[in-house]
Amino acid sequence: MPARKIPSTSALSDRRNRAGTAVARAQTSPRRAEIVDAAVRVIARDGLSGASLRSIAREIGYTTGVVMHYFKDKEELLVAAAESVFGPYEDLLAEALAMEDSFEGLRRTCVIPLPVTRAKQTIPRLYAQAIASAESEPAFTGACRKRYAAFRQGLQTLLAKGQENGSFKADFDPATQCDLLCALIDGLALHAVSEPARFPSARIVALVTQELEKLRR
Amino acid sequence: MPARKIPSTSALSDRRNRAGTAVARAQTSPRRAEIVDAAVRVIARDGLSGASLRSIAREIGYTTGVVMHYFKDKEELLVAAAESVFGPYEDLLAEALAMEDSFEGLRRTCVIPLPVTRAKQTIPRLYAQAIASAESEPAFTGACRKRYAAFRQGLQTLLAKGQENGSFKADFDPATQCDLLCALIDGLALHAVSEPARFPSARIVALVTQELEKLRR
DNA sequence: TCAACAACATAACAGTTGTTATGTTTGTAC
DNA sequence: GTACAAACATAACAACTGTTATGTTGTTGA
Repeated sequence: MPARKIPSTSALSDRRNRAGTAVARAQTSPRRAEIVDAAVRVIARDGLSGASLRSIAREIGYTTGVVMHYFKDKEELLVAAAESVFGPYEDLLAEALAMEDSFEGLRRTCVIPLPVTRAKQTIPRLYAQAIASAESEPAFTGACRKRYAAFRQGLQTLLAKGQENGSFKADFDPATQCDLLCALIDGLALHAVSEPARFPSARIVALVTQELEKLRR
Repeated sequence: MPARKIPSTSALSDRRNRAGTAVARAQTSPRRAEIVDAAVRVIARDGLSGASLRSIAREIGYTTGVVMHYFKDKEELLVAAAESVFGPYEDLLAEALAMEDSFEGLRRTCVIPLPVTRAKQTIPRLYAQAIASAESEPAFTGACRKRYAAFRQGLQTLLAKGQENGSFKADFDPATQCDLLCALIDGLALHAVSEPARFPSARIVALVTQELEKLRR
């Protein structure tokens, strides 16, 4: 007998979803969030190929019935999982973008995607699944890409702003340098999760910081 | 009535495989190579999740019977596919390592993994599948990693050698710089296959070359 | 000529997958 | 108290997976 959830106000019970055929589940619900968290854990641990509806449900002691109750299909769950991982870091990004010290803002921005803690390994792990499953799970990949594009856009404006206020050297193109930095950060993050022994968090941060120093005036 | 293969000398027909239970198939055979090529194509196009024995066999108009005739299981086929993709570039690597012009050797080495042609997109595509399926297909991932380690090792000795003969600056650590370059190259290669429009081959090469120039004395 | 074997096809197996349909239980509004 | 809907479980579906077993057919070696 699993603990049942109190429907509380049930204010959203009469909403219709975009397709218009089935009732929409509450987009925010403790149980729904629990399922999304379980999906993220399973994907990060076993990869997308190990993330079946049954294994995700088993992760929190439920069955596929619950999952299909809160999500109309697996695609919707995967997209929710991607957004739950990448979403929270948009606040950090906005915070870093608003800093007056351009270099410190740049440094904080570049550290965001790095797996400097065990928990943050989730980011590059999900990202690796996303780029590998572009054909089989386009919605999941699209959700990850969308969030990543925001990061890259922020990085580029940060580089341009730093050049304008004289914090950075003027001998580089912001767009070009942004792509270089993104490639470096992504590559390092992926290497760090596949060879954690060679890339302790202190070293990852040091490597990136060392590269950023070269942009300083 | 499919064209049958002439067994030619059949010199290897009495060899036993490592397990010792079943007869070993000819490790080199036109049909076997055909199957490996088909596997590579399917993996690069549809990802590992789309690469079933049936879809690989269908790629060349055969059935799973042929595949199981030449490979004892799927794992063996995937490893053969990985080696068939990364293996040929070890000659290029050795060639670049033996050059007298250290910078040109470094440049050629760094270009090896880049998807500068449509055919070379296979490399980062396979690589992406490898890092994403470390848990579900460890043998495939291991084969890719092994080849990649050789590339990185070559790059590092190339950097050290260039420093010794005065071609490169002396203000960097070869091991550190090697990891930085590998991360940059991998990141760029992965970005290039997922956003080909933003990364035409000329630009990828320019970006990498630009970074290499900074190491020059 | 004939036995053996390589090179395939075919069929079936047990397991897993996403999805649907159909429960059963529980809390709540009236 | 009773109707109703939310929150689950259960079971079944068709499709797909890797693997095995059993063909069939052609070629070769003696």
